[in-house]
Amino acid sequence: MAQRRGTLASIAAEVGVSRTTVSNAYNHPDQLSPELRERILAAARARGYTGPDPTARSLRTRQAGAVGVILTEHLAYAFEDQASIDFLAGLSESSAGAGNALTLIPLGPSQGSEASPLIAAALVDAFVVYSVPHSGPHLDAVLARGVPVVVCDQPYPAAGSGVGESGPAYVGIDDAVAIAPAARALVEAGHRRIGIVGKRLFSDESREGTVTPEDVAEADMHVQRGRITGALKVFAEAGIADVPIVTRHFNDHASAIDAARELFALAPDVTAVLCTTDSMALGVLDYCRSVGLDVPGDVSVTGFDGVEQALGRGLTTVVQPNKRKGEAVGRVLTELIGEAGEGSGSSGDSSRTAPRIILPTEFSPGQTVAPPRAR
Amino acid sequence: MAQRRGTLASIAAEVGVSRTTVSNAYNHPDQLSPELRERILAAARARGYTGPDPTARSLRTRQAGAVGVILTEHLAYAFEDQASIDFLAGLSESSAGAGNALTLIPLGPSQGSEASPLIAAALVDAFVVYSVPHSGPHLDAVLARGVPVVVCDQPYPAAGSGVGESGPAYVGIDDAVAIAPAARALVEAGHRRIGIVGKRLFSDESREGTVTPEDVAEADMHVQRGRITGALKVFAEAGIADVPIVTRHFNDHASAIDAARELFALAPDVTAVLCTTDSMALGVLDYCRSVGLDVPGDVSVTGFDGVEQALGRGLTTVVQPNKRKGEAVGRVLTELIGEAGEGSGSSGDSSRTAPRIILPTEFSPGQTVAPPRAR
DNA sequence: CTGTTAGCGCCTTCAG
DNA sequence: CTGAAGGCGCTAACAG
Repeated sequence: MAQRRGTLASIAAEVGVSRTTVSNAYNHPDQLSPELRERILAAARARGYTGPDPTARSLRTRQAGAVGVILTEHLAYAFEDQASIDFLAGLSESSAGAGNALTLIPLGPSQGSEASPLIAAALVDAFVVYSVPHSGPHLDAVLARGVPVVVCDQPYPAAGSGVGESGPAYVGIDDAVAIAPAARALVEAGHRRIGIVGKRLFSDESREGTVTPEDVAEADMHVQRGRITGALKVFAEAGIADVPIVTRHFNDHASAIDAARELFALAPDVTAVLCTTDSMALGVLDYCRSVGLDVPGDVSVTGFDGVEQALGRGLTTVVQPNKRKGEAVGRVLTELIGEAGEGSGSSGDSSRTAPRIILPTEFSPGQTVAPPRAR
Repeated sequence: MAQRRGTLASIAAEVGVSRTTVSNAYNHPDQLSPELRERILAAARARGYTGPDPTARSLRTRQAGAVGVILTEHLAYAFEDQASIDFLAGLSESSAGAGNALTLIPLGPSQGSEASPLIAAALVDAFVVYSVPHSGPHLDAVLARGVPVVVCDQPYPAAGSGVGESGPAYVGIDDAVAIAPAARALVEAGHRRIGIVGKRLFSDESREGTVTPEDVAEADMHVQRGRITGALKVFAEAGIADVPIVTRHFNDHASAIDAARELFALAPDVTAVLCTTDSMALGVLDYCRSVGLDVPGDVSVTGFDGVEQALGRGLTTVVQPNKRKGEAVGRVLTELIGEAGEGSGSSGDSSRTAPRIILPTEFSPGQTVAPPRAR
């Protein structure tokens, strides 16, 4: 803070009234005569006093008027990813409606297992945790704050995430169910030899490249794990086993092309590639083009996410409602804040079962799946 | 806040030490024996105490660890505009480096001349005002907070914006200079009959459509005004007067097409259209195609901003450094916060001249400008 | 290493 | 419509 002249008390002394009256001049204008109010405001102006200190008020009223948002290791990355941008748009809309600001909390360059000190220091009434890798130090730090928390996407609810009674509230999609239509499209088109290309399954650097179903079962990146297990389940039900799975740490174009190369080297006979993200799928598309494979003539490809570019290229994919996720999170948040605000010590248990909101997704048929043909 | 068990004092009593010691256990671990510290932390854990209350600490230390960001009327809009997204990416990066969170402050649905109460209530150490229309109630409310302020893009510095000594710090580009290469490209290609299509010049609903140079001179949307005056200056120096100017309130595709239609109806003989934004230019391009005008064969078109799509389509335009603006704002901010933090009452004048940072822009020649030919 | 002493600036009963 | 009093929970000296 800068050079604020005076305080409520000093203005009160100046004008010759009590602190309460000055406070009322700002917060309850109907509690004093207009003329006295004007006299007070004038004195304040003269002294350079610009109204009650927000921090002191916040200490007294026990609310900050803001919700904290935990995004990625590198905050700037969140602004390069269309999904998180859409999420933020939805969240900002619904929290603005409730009169809350949005405090974006940078996690700093992932210093091992230490939670960011900014989490403990954030002046907020609640937290949103958006797609944070495993239940690591950050989530614990958030939970330790003792304010309402809503987790979006990741980590999944059940997985030993909560420290408290029933864990934090959750908003997300059912990845395993959501990806099924894409997997089914492949199966129904007649493919029997299918490969999977995905983003990393483990938050640490380990196990990049070809992974086994056992690896998948142990993965701590729940979203990716859910998508792959969902697809494998569909394949298994169709009697398709032995599905090669290739992953890459980053979800970018170059990684995707590289992963595609690895997959086709590993299993040259695959006639279809199911990808766990659209970015990966777009890379696979480009790899196929570069080696002269026609899509969907020679190879079928599916994605996941529903990013604009993928839809534009006619990718067969699953569209997920990122903006609506943000809106849903905002709604849950304001509800939770409301509860926490009032019920400070009335009847018994303050925390009912935390809400779990699973949003629907939509399969987009596209034009990148067709029956296999011999090559 | 929720059900936090206990306070520093209660833990201190529990363990049988002073509050300071407990405080030190959290904030200055090197100030007490590891074993005592562990004893304190254990007691805290048992009681469900999760560390010092951030608000109380903030009141005491007089810092919030966050900077407020004022974006648009409708916060969600900021996440649909690539320029502001890039700006936020840059800003988040540099403020994260300084250990500050970013508090995005929604302005609510522009309720006339009332400043958002969230501005007065925000728990922040400084403010960023990003491209806010005229010097309206919001900027005044921000300035009234008495904390460091950095304005980006708009409102322009000189224009009676500041209430204080030398006004707030400023980061932006010189729009009039920046657009000159685009205007010059048109002139040098031989065009004599040029129209301008731009986004709105007035923050209120007034004067949409065809505007006069007098209107331009009075406009309170400084950025747009700067671009148009810069272009007009180049044209005037080339002896080109009587330049038709058409504006639209919104910067979207439909508005641009509509504006193009109006321009060509008004001045069917124009051989070139200078646009003040890429979005407008893209719309003009599409309008031309729809009526069978070849670009740049029949009509030359220029834009401004350097959005990806425009660059992709080969538009002749000016690229401005949005992300770098954010980084620059962040740097100025941390500097300002530092100064405000220490110098609370030493030598004379606390505020030197506020920094003014004007970033360079880059002309992108593209392929949408060519010599005119008779139609 | 530990404790004592002073507030940071405000809001909210509760009486008048 | 106004005033008095009691903390909200913490930290920053400074002395032991």
